[in-house]
Amino acid sequence: MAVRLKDIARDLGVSLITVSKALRGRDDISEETRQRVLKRVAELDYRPNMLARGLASGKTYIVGLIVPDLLHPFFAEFAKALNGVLRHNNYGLILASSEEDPKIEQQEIRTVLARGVDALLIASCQPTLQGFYGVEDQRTPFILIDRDFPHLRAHFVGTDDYAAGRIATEHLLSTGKRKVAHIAGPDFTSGADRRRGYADSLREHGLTIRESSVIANSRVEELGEQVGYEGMRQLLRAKSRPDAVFCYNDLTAIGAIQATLETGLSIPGDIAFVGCGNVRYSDYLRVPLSSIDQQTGVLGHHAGKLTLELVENRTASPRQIRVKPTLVVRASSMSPEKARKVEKPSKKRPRPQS
Amino acid sequence: MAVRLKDIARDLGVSLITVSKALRGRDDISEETRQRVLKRVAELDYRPNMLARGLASGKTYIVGLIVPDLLHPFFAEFAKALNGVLRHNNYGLILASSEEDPKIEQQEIRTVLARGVDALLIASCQPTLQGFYGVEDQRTPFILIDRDFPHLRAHFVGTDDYAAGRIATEHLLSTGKRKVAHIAGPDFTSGADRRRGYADSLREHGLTIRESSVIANSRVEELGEQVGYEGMRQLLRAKSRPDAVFCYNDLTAIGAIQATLETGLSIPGDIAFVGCGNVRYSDYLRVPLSSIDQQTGVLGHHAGKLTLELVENRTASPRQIRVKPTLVVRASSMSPEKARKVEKPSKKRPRPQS
DNA sequence: GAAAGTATCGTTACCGCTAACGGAAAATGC
DNA sequence: GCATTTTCCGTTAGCGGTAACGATACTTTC
Repeated sequence: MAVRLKDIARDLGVSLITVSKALRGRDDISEETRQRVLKRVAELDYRPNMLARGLASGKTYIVGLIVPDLLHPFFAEFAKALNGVLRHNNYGLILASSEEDPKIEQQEIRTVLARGVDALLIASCQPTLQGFYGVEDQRTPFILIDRDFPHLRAHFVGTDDYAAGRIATEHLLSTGKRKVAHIAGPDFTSGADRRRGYADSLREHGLTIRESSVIANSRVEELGEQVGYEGMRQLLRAKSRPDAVFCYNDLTAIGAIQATLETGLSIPGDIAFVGCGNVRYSDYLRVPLSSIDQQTGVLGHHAGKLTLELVENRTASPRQIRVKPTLVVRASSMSPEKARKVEKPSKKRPRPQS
Repeated sequence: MAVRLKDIARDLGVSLITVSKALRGRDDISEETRQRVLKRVAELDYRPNMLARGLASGKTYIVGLIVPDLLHPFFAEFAKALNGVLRHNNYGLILASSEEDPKIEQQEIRTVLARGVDALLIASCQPTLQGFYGVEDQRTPFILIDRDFPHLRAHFVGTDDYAAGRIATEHLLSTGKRKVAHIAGPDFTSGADRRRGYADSLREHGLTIRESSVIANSRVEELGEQVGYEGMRQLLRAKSRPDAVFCYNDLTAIGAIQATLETGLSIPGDIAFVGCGNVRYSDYLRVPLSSIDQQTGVLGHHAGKLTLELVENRTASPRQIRVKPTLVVRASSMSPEKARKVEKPSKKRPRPQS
């Protein structure tokens, strides 16, 4: 059996509550007793039972994180960075995956709340915000991650997806391309915002957006390559072939590039590509992929900080944190001459240090 | 405030304990009262407070997972599969990362245990098993993941790394290569076993292993490409250049391939490569990478099942589960003629369905 | 030197739930 | 018909902590 407060109290001939106070740094304890307690605590390697503490105090020092897919590099990296911040502040992380299923997500939200987490972070896959009944009235603070619900006045931490769309499109236009297509993502804010950024950029350059040059998809995350592949084939069949494509994420871009190469076209000469996510392997792909880096580590860091802020002193006003993404140019959108000048491509990828 | 047992009891005019029993499916409750209870429970959307339940019963329905790096696809996929099994059995997962630091790992083990997990899964980065004092005497069952400690009589779930080494090497030899080098991994069992498998295979074929053809490394996980790159350059400088290389993991292989291509050598003609891990992007690399698939999803599944078994009825005898890896051949070790016959390479990668 | 403050430690009650046992009414045995 | 078992529900006593308030002894104040 683990050692309890009671044991230490008995050993020292003081009351249980004295030990408890000494441990929690209360000031109505003499420095001498505190030292005696701490000494014994160290000897016995005592750790307070967090269940009991949580039950009694209402604070568990656990936060919950619900993501649609742990395997996705974005969420993995986010979770890692978040966990780093939490660990340094003695908070634990309980993780749940919704598998992109709104039903499961709701279920998980309930079970995680039942565990008394101090805060809840959700990268939601709810199509509407109906599913959030039951989270709102709970007084546990919660933060939306990556995917926002505009009409839900909640805390949010995510990429500035509108900027992502603009940056990618502006870049493609800057290389002289004019017929920029878009293989779009799902209808969450992330997908919609990137698409808006894309559309606005084109419009500002006086370019019209053909209906046929935007491919809409729903499930881009799991079967990204296939979606990109099919989408690209569709674009290639069109009368007016695009000379550049902004893809919702890197996996779609990979599929799209595959489809393009199969037709014998050259990249980026005939068609240039920009993805989003900046996956670790971007440099080593058949065609090194230009990509929007979402600064996922920074995101996780911010989310962690905000979480701590919320659990410490419940901030009332909703905070919206949108991290500006950056562009990493590689061969898929770079002229060969320019590409030759770049020597250490791996250096270009900012790796987050938690 | 959330609904409590007490509230339901009051509403129904029964005692608190009756409600508790009805909910937990005890048989000393009439079917009629049980239905009344369940009805009210549904109406109020009651969820038992897991902290209180855990404190009172000693069972939290949480298991802890400690990994060296969440960002690593292996651990991400493992965690995902594990979480799937747990979720279906109403268990939660609390996640901790050791960042490949033995100190942090020990710290995390203690904090996770203090949270009263029902079981603990650890992919340890302890150099020796000294660090396990404190886990053993705890009566919380624990399972080692991926990295074993031969002298610690513990439960283990991981890849059959020896087989991985053999399969990779045998494959390279079967393509006619004779001077097979190895860029090895860290000194955990995973790295050591793959190396043994490699060595044994060569020996059985009557081939001698030159000292210089095995590159030893320590930190392969984070900076895999660099390690592979440097290691390969070392191999290329040797008097007798290898004609095949088995790399500890895919990232090292990617770096090694990079170094090889820079010297103008062809792959797999001059030098063939096999990695390990079968990352998602293997098909789309500059040179599609042959790789050992560790069946990570299956691993996570087994780990989940074993965990449930342990928390249900504490199995005494240590169980050792080693999953046989499979080989996925791609261009990096396949003759071009053969390669041309393969049409849908993405189909070859068995993706786990949790 | 009594009132008032201060430092230090303890008592009581409870957080929400469960284990273990207790007890009364109904069903059963002979 | 009475003892015995079964069925069903409740009481008591915690799990290991914390909050809030008391209760001492020791100083300080004027």
